[in-house]
Amino acid sequence: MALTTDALLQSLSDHVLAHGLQTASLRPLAKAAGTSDRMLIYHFGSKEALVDDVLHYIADRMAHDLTALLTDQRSRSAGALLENLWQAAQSETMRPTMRIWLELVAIASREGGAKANVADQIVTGFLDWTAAHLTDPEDAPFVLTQFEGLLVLQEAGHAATAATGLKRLREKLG
Amino acid sequence: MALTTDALLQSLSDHVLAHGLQTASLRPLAKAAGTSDRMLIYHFGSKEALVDDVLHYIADRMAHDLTALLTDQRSRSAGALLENLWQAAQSETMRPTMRIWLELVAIASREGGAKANVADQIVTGFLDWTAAHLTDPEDAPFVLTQFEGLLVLQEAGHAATAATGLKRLREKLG
DNA sequence: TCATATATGTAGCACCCGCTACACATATCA
DNA sequence: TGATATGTGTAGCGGGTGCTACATATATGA
Repeated sequence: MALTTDALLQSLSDHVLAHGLQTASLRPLAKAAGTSDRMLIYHFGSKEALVDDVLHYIADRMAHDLTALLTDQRSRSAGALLENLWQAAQSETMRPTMRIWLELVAIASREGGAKANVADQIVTGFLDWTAAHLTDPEDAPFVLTQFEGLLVLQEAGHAATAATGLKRLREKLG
Repeated sequence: MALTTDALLQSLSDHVLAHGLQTASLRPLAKAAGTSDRMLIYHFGSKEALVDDVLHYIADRMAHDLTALLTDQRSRSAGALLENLWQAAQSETMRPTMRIWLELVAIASREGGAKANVADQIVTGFLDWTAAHLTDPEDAPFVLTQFEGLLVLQEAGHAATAATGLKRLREKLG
Protein backbone atom coordinates (compact mmCIF):
# COMPACT_ATOMS: atom_id res chain seq x y z
CA MET A 1 0.00 0.00 0.00
CA ALA A 2 1.46 3.27 -1.10
CA LEU A 3 1.59 6.22 1.24
CA THR A 4 -0.94 8.83 0.24
CA THR A 5 0.40 12.22 -0.71
CA ASP A 6 -1.48 13.67 2.23
CA ALA A 7 0.10 11.33 4.76
CA LEU A 8 3.46 12.19 3.22
CA LEU A 9 2.79 15.92 3.55
CA GLN A 10 1.80 15.44 7.17
CA SER A 11 5.17 13.89 8.09
CA LEU A 12 7.13 16.26 5.88
CA SER A 13 5.52 19.36 7.34
CA ASP A 14 6.14 18.09 10.86
CA HIS A 15 9.80 17.74 10.01
CA VAL A 16 9.95 21.19 8.44
CA LEU A 17 8.19 22.75 11.42
CA ALA A 18 10.67 21.14 13.77
CA HIS A 19 13.87 21.75 11.80
CA GLY A 20 13.33 24.73 9.55
CA LEU A 21 12.54 25.47 5.97
CA GLN A 22 15.82 26.34 4.30
CA THR A 23 17.82 23.68 6.10
CA ALA A 24 15.50 20.85 5.04
CA SER A 25 17.12 18.36 2.69
CA LEU A 26 15.77 15.31 0.90
CA ARG A 27 17.34 12.43 2.80
CA PRO A 28 16.32 13.60 6.29
CA LEU A 29 12.88 14.52 4.97
CA ALA A 30 12.53 11.06 3.45
CA LYS A 31 13.60 9.39 6.67
CA ALA A 32 11.04 11.42 8.63
CA ALA A 33 8.34 10.37 6.18
CA GLY A 34 9.36 6.72 6.18
CA THR A 35 10.36 6.67 2.54
CA SER A 36 13.37 7.44 0.34
CA ASP A 37 14.67 10.55 -1.36
CA ARG A 38 14.08 8.68 -4.58
CA MET A 39 10.35 8.47 -3.79
CA LEU A 40 10.04 12.10 -2.74
CA ILE A 41 11.34 13.23 -6.10
CA TYR A 42 9.03 10.70 -7.74
CA HIS A 43 6.00 12.15 -5.94
CA PHE A 44 6.78 15.85 -6.03
CA GLY A 45 9.01 16.21 -9.09
CA SER A 46 11.67 18.29 -7.39
CA LYS A 47 12.70 19.44 -3.96
CA GLU A 48 11.47 22.94 -4.68
CA ALA A 49 8.00 21.66 -5.59
CA LEU A 50 8.00 19.53 -2.46
CA VAL A 51 8.84 22.48 -0.23
CA ASP A 52 6.20 24.63 -1.88
CA ASP A 53 3.61 21.88 -1.35
CA VAL A 54 4.67 21.57 2.27
CA LEU A 55 4.27 25.31 2.70
CA HIS A 56 0.77 25.20 1.30
CA TYR A 57 -0.04 22.30 3.58
CA ILE A 58 1.22 24.20 6.62
CA ALA A 59 -0.71 27.31 5.54
CA ASP A 60 -3.90 25.27 5.20
CA ARG A 61 -3.42 23.78 8.62
CA MET A 62 -2.81 27.23 10.04
CA ALA A 63 -6.05 28.45 8.50
CA HIS A 64 -7.83 25.41 9.91
CA ASP A 65 -6.41 26.07 13.37
CA LEU A 66 -7.58 29.65 13.16
CA THR A 67 -11.09 28.51 12.35
CA ALA A 68 -11.03 26.18 15.34
CA LEU A 69 -9.81 29.01 17.56
CA LEU A 70 -13.10 30.88 17.51
CA THR A 71 -16.10 28.64 17.06
CA ASP A 72 -18.74 31.16 18.02
CA GLN A 73 -20.06 33.70 15.58
CA ARG A 74 -19.89 36.62 17.94
CA SER A 75 -18.20 39.71 16.58
CA ARG A 76 -15.47 41.22 18.63
CA SER A 77 -13.71 44.49 19.18
CA ALA A 78 -10.19 44.78 17.78
CA GLY A 79 -8.79 44.57 21.29
CA ALA A 80 -10.72 41.44 22.21
CA LEU A 81 -9.82 39.60 19.02
CA LEU A 82 -6.19 40.53 19.43
CA GLU A 83 -6.20 39.00 22.91
CA ASN A 84 -7.58 35.75 21.51
CA LEU A 85 -4.98 35.67 18.74
CA TRP A 86 -2.12 36.58 20.95
CA GLN A 87 -2.94 33.92 23.48
CA ALA A 88 -3.05 31.30 20.72
CA ALA A 89 0.28 32.41 19.27
CA GLN A 90 1.93 31.81 22.62
CA SER A 91 0.94 28.16 22.78
CA GLU A 92 3.77 25.75 22.12
CA THR A 93 1.70 23.96 19.49
CA MET A 94 1.45 27.08 17.37
CA ARG A 95 4.91 28.52 17.83
CA PRO A 96 6.71 26.25 15.34
CA THR A 97 4.24 27.39 12.72
CA MET A 98 4.91 31.00 13.62
CA ARG A 99 8.65 30.45 13.29
CA ILE A 100 8.22 29.01 9.82
CA TRP A 101 6.02 31.96 9.00
CA LEU A 102 8.77 34.42 9.88
CA GLU A 103 11.33 32.39 7.97
CA LEU A 104 9.01 32.33 4.97
CA VAL A 105 8.52 36.09 5.05
CA ALA A 106 12.28 36.65 5.05
CA ILE A 107 12.77 34.32 2.08
CA ALA A 108 9.74 35.60 0.20
CA SER A 109 10.82 39.22 0.36
CA ARG A 110 14.32 38.38 -0.83
CA GLU A 111 13.52 35.87 -3.54
CA GLY A 112 9.96 36.55 -4.63
CA GLY A 113 8.63 33.69 -6.73
CA ALA A 114 6.35 30.98 -5.40
CA LYS A 115 7.35 31.67 -1.81
CA ALA A 116 6.15 35.26 -2.14
CA ASN A 117 2.82 33.99 -3.45
CA VAL A 118 2.35 31.72 -0.46
CA ALA A 119 3.23 34.53 1.94
CA ASP A 120 0.77 36.82 0.20
CA GLN A 121 -1.98 34.21 0.37
CA ILE A 122 -1.40 33.59 4.05
CA VAL A 123 -1.73 37.27 4.90
CA THR A 124 -4.81 37.62 2.73
CA GLY A 125 -6.47 34.62 4.34
CA PHE A 126 -5.56 35.83 7.80
CA LEU A 127 -6.92 39.25 6.93
CA ASP A 128 -10.24 37.78 5.79
CA TRP A 129 -10.56 35.60 8.86
CA THR A 130 -9.84 38.58 11.11
CA ALA A 131 -12.33 40.82 9.34
CA ALA A 132 -15.00 38.11 9.67
CA HIS A 133 -14.68 38.15 13.46
CA LEU A 134 -14.64 41.90 13.95
CA THR A 135 -17.49 44.25 14.73
CA ASP A 136 -15.71 46.66 12.44
CA PRO A 137 -14.10 44.58 9.66
CA GLU A 138 -11.96 47.51 8.61
CA ASP A 139 -9.97 47.05 11.79
CA ALA A 140 -8.47 43.86 10.36
CA PRO A 141 -5.19 45.43 9.10
CA PHE A 142 -4.79 47.08 12.47
CA VAL A 143 -5.25 43.80 14.34
CA LEU A 144 -2.82 42.03 12.02
CA THR A 145 -0.18 44.69 12.50
CA GLN A 146 -0.42 44.33 16.26
CA PHE A 147 -0.29 40.57 16.08
CA GLU A 148 2.76 40.38 13.85
CA GLY A 149 4.59 42.92 15.96
CA LEU A 150 3.96 41.01 19.16
CA LEU A 151 5.02 37.83 17.39
CA VAL A 152 8.40 39.15 16.30
CA LEU A 153 9.23 40.46 19.75
CA GLN A 154 8.21 37.20 21.37
CA GLU A 155 10.27 35.06 19.00
CA ALA A 156 13.20 37.43 19.43
CA GLY A 157 13.22 36.49 23.11
CA HIS A 158 11.41 39.61 24.28
CA ALA A 159 8.04 38.25 25.34
CA ALA A 160 8.04 40.73 28.21
CA THR A 161 8.56 43.65 25.84
CA ALA A 162 5.69 42.36 23.73
CA ALA A 163 3.47 42.13 26.80
CA THR A 164 4.34 45.69 27.77
CA GLY A 165 3.69 46.88 24.24
CA LEU A 166 0.27 45.28 24.31
CA LYS A 167 -0.54 46.70 27.73
CA ARG A 168 0.48 50.12 26.54
CA LEU A 169 -1.78 49.80 23.53
CA ARG A 170 -4.72 48.89 25.74
CA GLU A 171 -4.13 51.97 27.84
CA LYS A 172 -3.95 54.21 24.81
CA LEU A 173 -7.15 52.83 23.38
CA GLY A 174 -8.78 53.47 26.76
CA MET B 1 49.16 43.77 2.87
CA ALA B 2 46.62 41.58 4.57
CA LEU B 3 42.97 42.44 4.50
CA THR B 4 41.86 43.77 7.84
CA THR B 5 39.20 41.84 9.68
CA ASP B 6 36.95 44.87 9.40
CA ALA B 7 37.28 45.11 5.62
CA LEU B 8 36.56 41.40 5.48
CA LEU B 9 33.43 41.80 7.60
CA GLN B 10 32.25 44.61 5.37
CA SER B 11 32.32 42.43 2.25
CA LEU B 12 30.98 39.39 4.06
CA SER B 13 28.04 41.23 5.54
CA ASP B 14 27.22 42.71 2.15
CA HIS B 15 27.07 39.21 0.74
CA VAL B 16 24.94 37.92 3.60
CA LEU B 17 22.55 40.86 3.28
CA ALA B 18 22.15 40.17 -0.42
CA HIS B 19 21.91 36.38 -0.31
CA GLY B 20 20.65 35.36 3.09
CA LEU B 21 22.02 34.04 6.33
CA GLN B 22 21.34 30.31 6.32
CA THR B 23 22.24 29.84 2.66
CA ALA B 24 25.65 31.48 3.00
CA SER B 25 28.54 29.08 2.46
CA LEU B 26 32.27 29.55 2.69
CA ARG B 27 33.39 29.47 -0.93
CA PRO B 28 30.93 32.11 -2.20
CA LEU B 29 31.58 34.22 0.89
CA ALA B 30 35.32 34.00 0.25
CA LYS B 31 34.86 34.96 -3.39
CA ALA B 32 32.78 37.99 -2.38
CA ALA B 33 35.48 39.04 0.06
CA GLY B 34 38.31 38.51 -2.42
CA THR B 35 39.92 35.72 -0.48
CA SER B 36 39.70 31.96 -0.03
CA ASP B 37 37.65 29.67 2.18
CA ARG B 38 40.95 28.63 3.68
CA MET B 39 41.59 32.20 4.82
CA LEU B 40 38.11 32.68 6.23
CA ILE B 41 38.55 29.69 8.51
CA TYR B 42 42.01 31.01 9.39
CA HIS B 43 40.60 34.38 10.42
CA PHE B 44 37.36 33.33 12.11
CA GLY B 45 38.08 29.81 13.29
CA SER B 46 34.88 28.29 11.99
CA LYS B 47 31.97 29.15 9.77
CA GLU B 48 29.68 29.49 12.76
CA ALA B 49 32.00 32.04 14.39
CA LEU B 50 32.22 33.89 11.09
CA VAL B 51 28.45 34.11 10.76
CA ASP B 52 28.08 35.26 14.35
CA ASP B 53 30.70 37.96 13.76
CA VAL B 54 28.91 39.03 10.60
CA LEU B 55 25.65 39.26 12.53
CA HIS B 56 27.25 41.46 15.17
CA TYR B 57 28.72 43.60 12.43
CA ILE B 58 25.32 44.01 10.77
CA ALA B 59 23.72 44.77 14.14
CA ASP B 60 26.30 47.45 14.85
CA ARG B 61 25.73 49.01 11.47
CA MET B 62 22.00 48.93 12.07
CA ALA B 63 22.49 50.72 15.39
CA HIS B 64 24.73 53.25 13.68
CA ASP B 65 22.15 53.86 10.95
CA LEU B 66 19.51 54.41 13.61
CA THR B 67 21.67 57.00 15.29
CA ALA B 68 22.11 58.78 11.99
CA LEU B 69 18.37 58.68 11.38
CA LEU B 70 17.58 61.25 14.06
CA THR B 71 20.36 63.73 14.64
CA ASP B 72 18.37 66.22 16.68
CA GLN B 73 17.79 65.75 20.37
CA ARG B 74 14.10 66.63 20.25
CA SER B 75 11.82 64.19 21.99
CA ARG B 76 8.90 62.85 20.06
CA SER B 77 5.50 61.38 20.59
CA ALA B 78 5.14 57.66 19.94
CA GLY B 79 3.25 58.40 16.73
CA ALA B 80 5.86 60.80 15.38
CA LEU B 81 8.78 58.51 16.12
CA LEU B 82 6.98 55.60 14.55
CA GLU B 83 6.53 57.61 11.36
CA ASN B 84 10.26 58.30 11.23
CA LEU B 85 11.13 54.65 11.79
CA TRP B 86 8.61 53.35 9.36
CA GLN B 87 9.78 55.64 6.61
CA ALA B 88 13.36 54.49 7.13
CA ALA B 89 12.38 50.82 7.05
CA GLN B 90 10.84 51.30 3.64
CA SER B 91 14.05 52.54 2.06
CA GLU B 92 15.76 50.03 -0.20
CA THR B 93 19.03 50.51 1.64
CA MET B 94 17.52 49.29 4.89
CA ARG B 95 15.29 46.50 3.65
CA PRO B 96 18.04 43.87 3.23
CA THR B 97 18.94 44.44 6.86
CA MET B 98 15.30 44.02 7.85
CA ARG B 99 15.09 40.75 5.93
CA ILE B 100 18.13 39.38 7.73
CA TRP B 101 16.56 40.53 10.96
CA LEU B 102 13.43 38.46 10.34
CA GLU B 103 15.51 35.48 9.28
CA LEU B 104 17.57 35.81 12.43
CA VAL B 105 14.49 35.92 14.65
CA ALA B 106 13.18 32.72 13.07
CA ILE B 107 16.49 30.92 13.61
CA ALA B 108 17.03 32.33 17.07
CA SER B 109 13.67 31.20 18.37
CA ARG B 110 14.19 27.68 17.01
CA GLU B 111 17.82 27.15 17.90
CA GLY B 112 18.59 29.48 20.76
CA GLY B 113 22.34 29.73 21.34
CA ALA B 114 24.46 32.60 20.09
CA LYS B 115 21.85 33.64 17.53
CA ALA B 116 19.29 34.13 20.27
CA ASN B 117 21.75 36.35 22.15
CA VAL B 118 22.30 38.53 19.10
CA ALA B 119 18.55 38.82 18.54
CA ASP B 120 18.04 39.75 22.17
CA GLN B 121 20.78 42.38 22.03
CA ILE B 122 19.34 43.92 18.89
CA VAL B 123 15.90 44.32 20.47
CA THR B 124 17.39 45.69 23.66
CA GLY B 125 19.48 48.23 21.78
CA PHE B 126 16.55 49.23 19.61
CA LEU B 127 14.41 49.60 22.72
CA ASP B 128 16.96 51.89 24.34
CA TRP B 129 17.34 54.00 21.24
CA THR B 130 13.58 54.34 20.96
CA ALA B 131 13.15 55.27 24.60
CA ALA B 132 15.84 57.93 24.24
CA HIS B 133 13.87 59.70 21.53
CA LEU B 134 10.47 59.60 23.19
CA THR B 135 8.78 62.18 25.33
CA ASP B 136 7.48 59.24 27.32
CA PRO B 137 10.23 56.58 27.26
CA GLU B 138 7.83 53.97 28.52
CA ASP B 139 6.16 54.05 25.13
CA ALA B 140 9.19 52.30 23.63
CA PRO B 141 7.78 48.74 23.73
CA PHE B 142 4.63 50.06 22.11
CA VAL B 143 6.54 51.76 19.29
CA LEU B 144 8.63 48.63 18.71
CA THR B 145 5.58 46.43 18.52
CA GLN B 146 4.06 48.69 15.89
CA PHE B 147 7.25 48.83 13.91
CA GLU B 148 7.84 45.08 13.82
CA GLY B 149 4.24 44.45 12.84
CA LEU B 150 4.39 46.88 9.95
CA LEU B 151 7.69 45.33 8.91
CA VAL B 152 6.37 41.78 8.69
CA LEU B 153 3.37 42.84 6.63
CA GLN B 154 5.54 44.84 4.27
CA GLU B 155 8.04 42.05 3.73
CA ALA B 156 5.17 39.60 3.24
CA GLY B 157 4.14 41.66 0.23
CA HIS B 158 1.33 43.52 2.00
CA ALA B 159 2.73 47.03 2.22
CA ALA B 160 -0.79 48.35 1.60
CA THR B 161 -2.17 46.38 4.53
CA ALA B 162 0.61 47.76 6.69
CA ALA B 163 -0.21 51.30 5.58
CA THR B 164 -3.88 50.77 6.41
CA GLY B 165 -2.96 49.31 9.78
CA LEU B 166 -0.87 52.36 10.56
CA LYS B 167 -3.58 54.75 9.39
CA ARG B 168 -6.10 52.93 11.56
CA LEU B 169 -3.81 53.23 14.56
CA ARG B 170 -3.49 56.97 14.02
CA GLU B 171 -7.25 57.33 13.94
CA LYS B 172 -7.66 55.34 17.13
CA LEU B 173 -5.05 57.39 18.97
CA GLY B 174 -6.89 60.49 17.82
C1' DT C 1 -3.41 -13.16 -20.67
C1' DC C 2 -0.62 -9.88 -21.72
C1' DA C 3 0.73 -5.05 -22.39
C1' DT C 4 0.93 -0.96 -20.05
C1' DA C 5 1.03 2.12 -16.01
C1' DT C 6 2.37 2.82 -11.41
C1' DA C 7 5.46 2.26 -7.78
C1' DT C 8 9.92 1.28 -5.53
C1' DG C 9 14.74 -0.48 -4.39
C1' DT C 10 19.85 -0.06 -5.53
C1' DA C 11 23.70 2.42 -7.13
C1' DG C 12 25.72 6.14 -8.33
C1' DC C 13 26.90 10.81 -10.68
C1' DA C 14 28.66 15.40 -10.37
C1' DC C 15 28.96 18.79 -7.34
C1' DC C 16 29.08 21.38 -3.02
C1' DC C 17 30.00 21.38 2.09
C1' DG C 18 33.11 22.67 6.23
C1' DC C 19 37.48 21.93 7.28
C1' DT C 20 42.48 20.29 7.36
C1' DA C 21 47.39 18.86 6.15
C1' DC C 22 51.32 20.47 4.23
C1' DA C 23 54.46 23.41 2.17
C1' DC C 24 56.20 27.81 1.96
C1' DA C 25 56.69 32.67 2.10
C1' DT C 26 57.23 36.83 4.73
C1' DA C 27 57.43 39.55 8.98
C1' DT C 28 58.84 40.21 13.71
C1' DC C 29 61.75 40.11 17.40
C1' DA C 30 65.69 38.23 20.49
C1' DT D 1 71.25 36.42 11.93
C1' DG D 2 68.44 33.17 13.18
C1' DA D 3 64.22 31.42 15.53
C1' DT D 4 59.54 32.07 15.83
C1' DA D 5 55.03 33.94 14.58
C1' DT D 6 51.95 35.16 11.07
C1' DG D 7 49.86 34.66 6.77
C1' DT D 8 48.61 32.20 2.34
C1' DG D 9 48.35 28.93 -1.76
C1' DT D 10 47.37 24.01 -3.23
C1' DA D 11 45.29 19.89 -2.73
C1' DG D 12 42.21 17.04 -0.83
C1' DC D 13 39.29 14.34 2.74
C1' DG D 14 34.92 12.55 4.18
C1' DG D 15 30.44 13.43 3.76
C1' DG D 16 26.12 15.66 2.20
C1' DT D 17 23.41 17.67 -1.95
C1' DG D 18 19.65 17.18 -5.61
C1' DC D 19 18.75 14.15 -8.86
C1' DT D 20 18.99 10.14 -12.33
C1' DA D 21 19.63 5.44 -14.68
C1' DC D 22 18.24 1.05 -14.49
C1' DA D 23 16.06 -2.93 -13.03
C1' DT D 24 12.04 -4.77 -11.17
C1' DA D 25 7.85 -5.68 -8.68
C1' DT D 26 2.93 -5.03 -8.60
C1' DA D 27 -1.48 -3.33 -10.16
C1' DT D 28 -4.63 -2.20 -13.91
C1' DG D 29 -7.21 -2.51 -17.92
C1' DA D 30 -7.94 -4.22 -22.91
